[in-house]
Amino acid sequence: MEDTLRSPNAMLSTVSVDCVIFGYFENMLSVLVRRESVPFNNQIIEEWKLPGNHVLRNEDINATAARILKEQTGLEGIYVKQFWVFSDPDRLKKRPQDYEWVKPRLKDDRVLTVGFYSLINIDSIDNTQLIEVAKWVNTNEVKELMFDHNEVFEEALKKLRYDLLHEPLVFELLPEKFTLTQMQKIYEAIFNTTYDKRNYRRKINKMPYLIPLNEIQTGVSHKPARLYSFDRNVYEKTRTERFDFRV
Amino acid sequence: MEDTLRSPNAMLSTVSVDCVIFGYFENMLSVLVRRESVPFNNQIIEEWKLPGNHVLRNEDINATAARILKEQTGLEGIYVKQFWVFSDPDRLKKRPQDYEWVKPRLKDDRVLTVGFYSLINIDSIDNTQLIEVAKWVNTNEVKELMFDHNEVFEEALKKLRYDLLHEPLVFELLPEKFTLTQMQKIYEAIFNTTYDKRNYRRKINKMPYLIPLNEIQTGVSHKPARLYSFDRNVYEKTRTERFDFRV
DNA sequence: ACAAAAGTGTTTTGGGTACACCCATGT
DNA sequence: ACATGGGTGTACCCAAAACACTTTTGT
Repeated sequence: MEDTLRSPNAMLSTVSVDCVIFGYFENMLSVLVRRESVPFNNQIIEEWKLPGNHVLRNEDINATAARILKEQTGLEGIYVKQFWVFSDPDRLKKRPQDYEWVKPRLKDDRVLTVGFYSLINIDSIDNTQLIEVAKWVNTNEVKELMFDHNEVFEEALKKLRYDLLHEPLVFELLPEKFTLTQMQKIYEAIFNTTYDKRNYRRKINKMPYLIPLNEIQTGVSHKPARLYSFDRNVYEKTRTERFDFRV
Repeated sequence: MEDTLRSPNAMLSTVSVDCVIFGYFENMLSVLVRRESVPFNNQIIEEWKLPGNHVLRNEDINATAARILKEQTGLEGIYVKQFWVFSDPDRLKKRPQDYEWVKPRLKDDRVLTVGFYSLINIDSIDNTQLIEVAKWVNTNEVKELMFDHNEVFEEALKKLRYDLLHEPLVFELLPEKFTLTQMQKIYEAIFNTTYDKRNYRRKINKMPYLIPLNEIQTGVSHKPARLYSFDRNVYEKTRTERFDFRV
């Protein structure tokens, strides 16, 4: 038993990772939730939670998050970032139905969880094979989730908004080649606002790592837009202490 | 044994908290480190580390951090904030001497640690009874620490600088009543820069939660400065989404 | 009187914001 | 020809930054 607990693939019983997986498509920011069947009051009720899992003995928490992403979406190489630890000793016991569900799955009822958010780009979503029990929910329409997962989700959204203004995260949500309007609409969706096109582009033009390509959109029934790409090398070289992605 | 492991005060063997305790005095930002005697190559060598401890079964991680603060400094009610989880499976084994020291103290050699930083104000430092094995080190003169503690410290400093520009953290380092020059010098020390006094004060004057008192400095051999205090209620009421403490 | 830090205004520059029209393409 | 989104310039306002002297106190 001791040997099993210490094997490289053993789960750490008191530490888990929960993932808030964001995807942007159809001009909306969505989050991935999965359905669980919960026995409660002699019935089976349907509940929703964020995907999560325990940390394995031989992996760091980024690897745990990547593993969860792979399980839920089939995708690899997705951007993941830890944002907060949730450690209330009673976080699994707030609602009796949650605890009924979780009890048989746990070695220990004290579990700290590290919240991660991750960003899936439009191209990847096209190819995503979601597992059957998962679905995308608009971030403005998230219902009650199990455990403290509403709090985890809200904190993730706050952190995402914060980080979007200070790091080149928006490119994780965009395809390799994108138009400036696509980029603008992501900010508008995530911050629930609108920007003036001319002012937005003036700001964009100051970003030397945004490379205009000699390519234009195809298949649109209006003037085709120029495509751009993000050059991470230029970004790394030109970034400054107080860099700011506000738009 | 099982019963002991599950008792409310049992330690969670795979989760710890490490604290980067910042104090500002003598115009310098310092960090608290503690000395450990490490048996290595048949000698006892002296090493330094950040104060830390395991999370107890019945406490959340903020309580763990507060407990560590109390142990090291005797102080309670100090500002603490989690900033990052360090989860490399080999983080305790990078140097053999570290592992020699830690091995007899652990139930499990896989320990994730949640990094916290905390801020101690000038008044508190006057009253602090540091434990004998602890000392303050200027943040520009931190030597090699045990485990991954240099990385923990560097990340804490980055996060502190970031947060100082976006939250009213500077007041955690100041006494209840302070002068504008005291406040300015903290920013100058932490960001290794200088500010123009007039521009600095113009910015300060736009902060309605900075309350000028009808009191002045005493015991100084020059024109005494006016004292100010921070009104958290006014701050909470007037803060905006994009609030900015940049100075 | 001198030393030491407190306190105070003006000018210039650049960025933020508000605002309206023509262009290129597909149908 | 029409519908659709692409793409562009100007004027105003405010914030940031550069810059120097007078005031008040203790010694």
